[in-house]
Amino acid sequence: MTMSKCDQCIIKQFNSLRALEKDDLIRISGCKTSKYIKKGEVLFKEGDNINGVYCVKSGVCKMSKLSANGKDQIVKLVVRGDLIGQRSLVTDEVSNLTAIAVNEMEVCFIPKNEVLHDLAKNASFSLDMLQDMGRELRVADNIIVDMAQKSVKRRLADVLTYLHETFDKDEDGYVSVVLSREDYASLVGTATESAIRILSQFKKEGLIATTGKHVKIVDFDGLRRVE
Amino acid sequence: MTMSKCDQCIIKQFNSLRALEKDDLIRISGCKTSKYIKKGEVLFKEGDNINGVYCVKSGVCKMSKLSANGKDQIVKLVVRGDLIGQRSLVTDEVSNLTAIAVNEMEVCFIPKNEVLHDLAKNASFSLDMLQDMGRELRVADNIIVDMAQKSVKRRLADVLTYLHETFDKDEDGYVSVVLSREDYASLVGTATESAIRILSQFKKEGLIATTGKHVKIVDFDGLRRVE
DNA sequence: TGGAAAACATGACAATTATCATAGGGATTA
DNA sequence: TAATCCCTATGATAATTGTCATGTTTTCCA
Repeated sequence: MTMSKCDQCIIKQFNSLRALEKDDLIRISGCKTSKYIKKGEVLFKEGDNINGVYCVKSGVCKMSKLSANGKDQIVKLVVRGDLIGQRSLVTDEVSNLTAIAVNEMEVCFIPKNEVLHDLAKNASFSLDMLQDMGRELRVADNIIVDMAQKSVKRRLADVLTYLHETFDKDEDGYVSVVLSREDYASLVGTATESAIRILSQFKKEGLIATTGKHVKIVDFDGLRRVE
Repeated sequence: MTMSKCDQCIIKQFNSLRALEKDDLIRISGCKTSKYIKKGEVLFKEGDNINGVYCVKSGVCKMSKLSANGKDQIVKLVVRGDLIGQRSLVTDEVSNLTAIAVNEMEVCFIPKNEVLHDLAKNASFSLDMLQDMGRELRVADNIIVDMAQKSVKRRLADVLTYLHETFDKDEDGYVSVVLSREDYASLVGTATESAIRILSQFKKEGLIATTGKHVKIVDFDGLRRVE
C-alpha cells in the first residue's frame, strides 16, 4: 500500500495546512501516519496527551466531554477536512475532549514537533491557524448562548438543520450521517428520552421523516418555526 | 496628562503583548489611544467593526450576545490584563459580542494595522496569541458542557465561586466587583426572578451573605455541594 | 440463527424553571 | 420633598424537562 503524499492531498485545501510550502508538506508526508478508525472507536480520550494533529480525510467524529453528572456532552462534530488537536500544538496541555468516530474514518496523524517548526517559520501558516481558532471561538460563543437561552426542542431543530446542511443526502433526501438518539441527546444536552420524544413529535407533526436511524427534513419552514 | 508607555506598562505581562520587542512596544505606544469608560457604558456592540484590540488596564467588562428570544447572555467577563477583540486582528469579521463596562474601566486601544505587522514578523507573538486562543477555546468548551448539563442552581454557585476567586475582597470578605441580579441571571442563563430566588435561598441556607448588591461567600463547602 | 444486549419508544410522575402579577425599597430627579 | 423609576423580592401558576418504569424493536455476535 502506498502512502499518499500531503502535497498532493486535496484535503489540505480545507484547513490551515494549505498555508504550508510544498517542501514542508513533503517533509510532513515523511513522518505522518495514516489510520483507519471504525465506527464507535476512540481516537483519543479526555486527558490523553495527543502531541500532534489529526487531519480528517474522511468520516465524522464526535468530540465530547464528560460532565460532572456522568453524562457525555458532545461539544462539536468534526468532519472531512478538519484538523483535530490544534491546541496540543501550542500548549503542552492534555486534551480536554474525547474523540469518537461516528462512522468509519480515515485520518492522518502529524507529530507535534514536525509542525511546531513550521509555526515558528511560516507566518501565513500561523495566521491561518489563528483565523481558524477565531472562527471556532465564535462558534463556541454561539453554542453557549443557544444552550443557555433556547429550549431543548429548538436546539434539536437546530441540530437537525445543521446535519442537513453539513452532510450529503441520499436520493430520497435522507442525511447520510446517522446518529443514535443518545447522540442527539448528547448534542443538545438533554436526556435521551427527551430527544426520542421530541423526534417522535417532529415526525408526528410532519416536520421530519425517519426510517430507523435515518432522518430527513420534510418541512424546513416548520422546523424553523419550532420554539 | 502624559500618555503611559506600553514598554513600561505592567499590564502587558498578562497578555500576548509581552512577546513583543521593546522597539515594537514603543511604536505601538505612539499610535494607541487611551480611554476611560464609565460603569454601564458600551465599549462596542455586536456587529461593530472594531478593527483593533483593547487592552484592559483596570476595571471589568461583560461580553454578551443577544439571543433570539431577546435576552442578553453574558459569555464571559473580561478583567485587568485581558485583551479584547483578538479575533478582529486575524479576520475582517465584525464583533460577535457586545462589551459593556461593569465598573469604571481604563483601556488602551491599539489599531489593527499596527499589530498585524507584528503577527507576521514575530513568531513568538503569534504563538503566544495561539496559546491564548487555545485557552479561551478550552474554557468555552467547559461552559458549553456546564450550560447543557448543570442545573441553574449549580451554575450560579459556580459563578459565585468564580467571582470570589477572581476578584479582590474587602476586609469583610465581600467581593469587590458587584453585579446586578440581572447580570447574575445573564451569566448563568436563566430568568432574573430565578437568579434572585436562588440567591435568597443561598442566603437563607447560610451559604452566602449579601448586603445590597455586595456578596460574600460564607460556606465554601456548602456551596460546592449544591446540586 | 437464536438469544442476549442494546437501542428505541412511551406512560406516569416529579423536579426544575419560566412567566405573570404584585409590592416594597432605594436611588435619582424635578 | 415628592414623584418616578429601577431593582429586588416573593407568591401563584404554568410550562418544560428529567427520572423511573416498562415494553417493543433492532442489532449484534457466539
